[in-house]
Amino acid sequence: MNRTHTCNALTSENIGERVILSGWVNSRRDLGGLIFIDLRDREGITQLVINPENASDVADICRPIREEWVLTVCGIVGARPDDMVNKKIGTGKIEVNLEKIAIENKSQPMPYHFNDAQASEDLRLKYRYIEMRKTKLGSYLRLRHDITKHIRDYFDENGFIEVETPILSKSTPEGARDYLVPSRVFPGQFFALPQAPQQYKQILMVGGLERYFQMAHCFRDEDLRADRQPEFTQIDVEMSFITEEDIYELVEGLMTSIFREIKQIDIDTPFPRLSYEEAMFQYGSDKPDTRFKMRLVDLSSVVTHSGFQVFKNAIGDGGKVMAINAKGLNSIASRKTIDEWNDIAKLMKAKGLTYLKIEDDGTIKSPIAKFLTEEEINDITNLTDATSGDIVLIVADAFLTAAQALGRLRTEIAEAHGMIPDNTYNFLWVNKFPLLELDEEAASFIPIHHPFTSPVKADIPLLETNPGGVKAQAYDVVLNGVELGGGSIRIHDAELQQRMFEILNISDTEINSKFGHLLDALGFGAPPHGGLAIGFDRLVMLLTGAPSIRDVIAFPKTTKSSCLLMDSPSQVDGQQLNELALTIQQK
RNA sequence: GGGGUUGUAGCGCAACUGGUUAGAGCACCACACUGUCACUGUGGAGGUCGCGGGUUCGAAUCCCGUCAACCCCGCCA
Repeated sequence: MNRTHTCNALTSENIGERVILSGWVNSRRDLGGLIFIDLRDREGITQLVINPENASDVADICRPIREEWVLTVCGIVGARPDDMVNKKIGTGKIEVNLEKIAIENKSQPMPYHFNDAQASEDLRLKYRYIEMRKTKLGSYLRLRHDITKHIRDYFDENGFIEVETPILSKSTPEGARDYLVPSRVFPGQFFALPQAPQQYKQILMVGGLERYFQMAHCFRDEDLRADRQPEFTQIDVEMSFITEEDIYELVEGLMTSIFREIKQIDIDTPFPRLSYEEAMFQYGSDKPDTRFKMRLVDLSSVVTHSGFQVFKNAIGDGGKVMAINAKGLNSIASRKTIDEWNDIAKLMKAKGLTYLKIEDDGTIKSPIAKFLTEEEINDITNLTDATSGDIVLIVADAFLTAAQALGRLRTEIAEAHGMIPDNTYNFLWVNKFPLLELDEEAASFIPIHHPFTSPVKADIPLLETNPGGVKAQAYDVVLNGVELGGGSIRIHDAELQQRMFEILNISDTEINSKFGHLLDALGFGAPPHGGLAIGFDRLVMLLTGAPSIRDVIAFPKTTKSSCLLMDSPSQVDGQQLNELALTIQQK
């Protein structure tokens, strides 16, 4: 028997037809005489009725059937009595009176109750096939497919060519830890799985493809988070003969069309832009959530000569006194709550947090009030726009420390107190990043983005005099406080690229062995080019509202990078190790 | 590498201050039931209290270690 309809297809118009359905037993209600079975496939649910008076042989077969058994059934579509219509399902007006039934497969009792949203994630990961059969996961995977298809169409329509780049690649210094694959043919040598197809896509530009994209699988052997998996998918893009503006336009077009198609939401373009410096000053983050205000305020100028030593010293040491105004939260700012906020500030390496409460009657309460003049207090409340019922949180520290502590507090407080509007999607470009940062341990510069990022043209001479002051032609696209993706205009001049490696303190030998191929390629007529990569799993996570990217990946790994379904990683036998010339060191 | 939360029946949970035979619900098994739709009712079975050690007359409960899942810091060009 081959099915004639899905379990969501039948309506009153089919009444009287003989149909064949296949699916899983969603639930079974045996009334002794009458038996009802809800049959489910990926499209929906249809109620089956077995009446022993009409079909006693079918009823006998049905008695032992349990949840999740797999059936193919044949019967006549009938109308339900008016008062028996089930409004919860699309097929609620009809039912199928069974004439024939085939049990395709039995099932063990379910290991957990999937109606139960509380079931532990261990079980959901181990029994991933059950999870995708009955819960949101199945619909998320379908949505993920829809988005993938839409992306491929978008790039195709814009003249892009999808190229697959190797998974067995080469380990290069810098960046994340590599996953390594031993070579059998070259004992003691290794492939690395790509952290990103970065060099390949630049080389595709040298190859004259001009517009490349790929749904690229990437691997990074670093510790996990709710939004980080060891393997993940990027929408990887590279273009020749373009400027930053072309990238902005391309991504804005992609995002608006995805949101229109998938969510029926119109996103405003162009996306607002903030420089890295503005983002840090206003939000204390390089990926600010702009769905709510509570911006950072620099109080340094009004407390430079403060009697409060902590402020004075912080500024004297070249730091800043920064604040946020938690509007209207004075009433909930108990001792305990302020302690929790203080812990968050310390978590972000700040030495501590102080505050200024504006009581309902307008009086100021603050542990540091006695150190401040009336004028200083007035300046603080004016700058932070603080009025009755507000509490101003203040951190004095090195600028970046103070800003990041308040930036973190800002999002924690907003989340905890419902200050973030639902169904709002705030895109943002963050650009003008510094090119390099000083690695204190190694006492040398390391790239903020990656070593192929082009400096802003005007800053190139600064490379020789003040490398830390050079700005990069790099940009991140941020959505609701999540770093969705980022990219840059690349260096396409071999000499400049060589000089960049030298500034990064990479030895000539290493430049040759690790990057010789790239320098070669740049030397054979590399066009100016640039691109970006967008975290596809994160995008789907935000589009579904899922709390973790695990929820939008078919077979995700745990926070220790193991797979509970396959029980990987696992040991291999000695023969395999021998072939690869590997021995295992006991730790 | 570090901090935190959690771990008791197949599942989600309870078990007071360390004290009788670790409980009820869902699922499972059996029986009954012709309009249910998370069917209902009656009965039954089901436990390495994550694992190992310690304290104690006595440990699910206290202590030490360890494992696993999750969240965060570091890390993630």
